[in-house]
Order: sequence, then structure tokens, then C-alpha cells
Amino acid sequence: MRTYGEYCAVARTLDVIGQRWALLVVRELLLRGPCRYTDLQSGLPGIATNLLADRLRELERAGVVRREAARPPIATDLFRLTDRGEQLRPVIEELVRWGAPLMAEIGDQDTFQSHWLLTPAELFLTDTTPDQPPVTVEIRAADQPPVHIETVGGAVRGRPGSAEHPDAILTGPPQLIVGVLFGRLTVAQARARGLRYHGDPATLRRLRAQAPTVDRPR
Amino acid sequence: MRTYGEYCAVARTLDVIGQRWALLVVRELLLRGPCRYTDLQSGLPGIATNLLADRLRELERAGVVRREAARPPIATDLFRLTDRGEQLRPVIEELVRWGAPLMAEIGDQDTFQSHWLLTPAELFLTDTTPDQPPVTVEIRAADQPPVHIETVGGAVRGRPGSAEHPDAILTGPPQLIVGVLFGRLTVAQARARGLRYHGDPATLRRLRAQAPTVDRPR
DNA sequence: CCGCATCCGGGGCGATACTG
DNA sequence: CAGTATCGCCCCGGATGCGG
Repeated sequence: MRTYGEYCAVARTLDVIGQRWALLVVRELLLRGPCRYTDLQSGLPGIATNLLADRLRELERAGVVRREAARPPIATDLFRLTDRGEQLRPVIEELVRWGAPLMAEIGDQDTFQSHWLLTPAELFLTDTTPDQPPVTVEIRAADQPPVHIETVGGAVRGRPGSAEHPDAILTGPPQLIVGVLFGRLTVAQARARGLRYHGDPATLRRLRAQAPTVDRPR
Repeated sequence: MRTYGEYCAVARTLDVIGQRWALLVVRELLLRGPCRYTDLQSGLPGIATNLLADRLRELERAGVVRREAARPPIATDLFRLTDRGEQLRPVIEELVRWGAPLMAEIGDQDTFQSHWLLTPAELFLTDTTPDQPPVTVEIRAADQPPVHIETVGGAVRGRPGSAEHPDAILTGPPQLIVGVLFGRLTVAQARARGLRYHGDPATLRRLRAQAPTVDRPR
């Protein structure tokens, strides 16, 4: 463990979560909930297996991650965030906000996983008419497993997996989905470029994108 | 430049500011404003000079830092944050919030600089009676150059350097100052352990510490 | 299969020396 | 003062092995 050796809150935080892959491990656990080792591996394309083991050990020592035996149906251990680890959510959210302008284009070599959309969806969408019955939108990005978002008390909640009775379904390449979620594209613009939209057109309009990149209210 | 190669806002942000020392360079520029190369070096104890040069180049390429010729009195270039770099402030603030519990103790080997206190002061202090005339508190931590904090419109602003007419002066070891600023210690408790306080006792009471570690309102 | 440990090559990092 | 140059070292990445 290399440390900055500074009596400064920023430096001490980076001592814990500043190494390579550490915050992405936290991202996976925040988005997917408790995970097996191989779940994490699949959510972190390109990570060396020894590094994943190292990071999990270090994060466990730091009180960010807890390892526990799973319930009988599952034979293997699960890794989950502690309360202290959950408190990293605002850090991740600010990283997402700052990174929004970097999402305009996707590279040929870039990997993509659909659950990475969930934090942006929760951050940048809101329910404009929370008094009406809740709605659910399923998102099918590229050939990835589906995810869905649902309104809950004025906010928007994102979850992995398919929706039971979606009011709308978005299908298309990642950058179009991202364009809509981050507020850079309207649904109409995205449809013109190849996004497919099934269901009531009013559904997604209801989840108006907030200020996309800069000018966040706070 | 090593990259995660992910189409994910978190990963792309970390591609820019995730390397060692990068966010601490940003911290320095946020706290001290435009800096010369040697200013940065002195604020980043232990950084190798080639690494500082590398980071500045990379952050410049990424649009976070701008290099500019200083006004005539100063012969050398200055580095300053761009608007885009300034927008990293919320990221730094969340790192400070999360790191607050890590500041309970100071290690023998730890370096310390007084301006590192400025972000915590601004985050965790507030002006409880903004209608009254503004106040200023000077902080003299250990043998460090003084910094000061002042009330402005209900908030608290921290600045390097001495105050012109401080209403109060705090003098003592870093961990006692930190204890007060982060709300872990009352002034009375800190004074009992060796903190020295000059001026009107009501001054610092007015800047009530907010919830210290967890339970932030948002 | 799952969850690593081990080995090895390459590069980011750290310390020092040196220069315009 | 503001870097560049050089050199180890260790972290990281990739591959393989291996016990449960």
C-alpha cells in the first residue's frame, strides 16, 4: 500500500480508493449489489485476476467491502459494500457528472455494459409528474442484457434486468441511449439516428432530462 | 496514457484524473489559485519533478489546466485551472467528506500544510447569523503559514495568508484545528487539549460545525 | 466452474543528477 | 526557477496453474 503520507482528507481518501480499479470495483458493487468474484470480473473488462483479488482484500481491510458466505443455494462467497462503502455513492455521482461531456463519442475498442447506464439514468432523469401512476422503461442497448428504470416518488430508479410490464422499450446502440439519458439528444433526434422506441411516446417525455453537463443546480 | 477503454462516465473520468498525484495537483490549484511550478512542488511533498511535469502536461491536454505567461513582475509561467478544471470542485468536496473520519489521528511521518484546511472549513462551517457583520478567523497551525476564514453571505470562505483584522485567532497543532473544523471537537474540548484561542469566544461559536462525518443533508 | 496464487514482461512511478 | 534525463523498482497486465 503506497500512501501519500499527508494529513489531508483528499489525500487520505485517495490512499484508500485512489489505486487503479478500486473505484470501478465500488461502481460495480453499487450498481449490481452483492456480487460473486466472477460477477465482478465480468463487470471489469480487462482486469487481471490477481489485481481483483488484491483490490478486494485492500478494500476489505479499509472497511469498504465485506465478504460473506452466501445463502445455501449459492455455493460461493459474496462481496458487498459496507455502509462506509455505500457512502462513496456521492463520489461516484460527481465523477459521472464530470464525465458526462466525455461520453459524446464511443471508440471502436471501448467495452460497454448496460448496467453502467444506471447511475446516469438516476442522476439525469426525473419524474416530472410524480402524482401519476409510476412508469417503467426497459433499455436494451446493443446486445447487452436489458436494464430498466422506474419512477419512484419523483425520482428515477435504475435496476439490472428486464422489466415486468414496461410502458416503453428503448432499443439501439449505446451512444444513442446515452445521448438520451444524458440529455444531449431528444428522443426524436435519437430515433432519427436509429434508436427504436416501443410504447407510449409520453412515457419517456415524462422523465425529462435535467441539465445535461454543466450548470447543475446543487 | 493508460486507459480503461470503457464507455462509462466513471471510467472515462478516471482516465483523466485517476492517475497518481493528478487530483492532488487539482487540489492545490483549487486552494491556492494560479501557481508557479515550484509552488505546486512545495504543496505536493514527495512528488518527483518529472511526474509533476508529466501530470501538468496531461492535465493541460485534457483541458483541465491552462498554462499562461504571468504578468511582467513575475518572470515565470503560471498554471491555473480552466473552467472545466474548476468543475472538479464537487469531486474534491465529496472526497473530503468521505475522508473526514480518516482525519481523527495524525501520523508521525505525515506531512501537513495549512491551506489543506481550507476546503474542510468551507464545507463544514457555516455562518449561523449571517445578518450580523462579517467575521474573520485566522488559523495558525503548527509552524505553518497562517490561513484565514471569513463569513460571506451565510457561507464561510477560506483563504491563504494572514487576516487583516481577525476577530479571533486559533493557534495549535493540526489535529486540534482539524478536530474543531470537522466538528469532532468543540472549541472548549480543543482548548483543554492545548489549542490557544485569542479574541471573542462568540466568533467561532457563530460558525457552527455542521454534521461532521455522516448524515449530510444533500 | 470458481477463486484465487504464481510467474514474468513492461511501464508507471520515485529519487537523484543535471541543464538552460 | 523550471524543468529534462537517467536509472531502479515495484505496480500492473497477461498468462498459466491449481486446489476446492
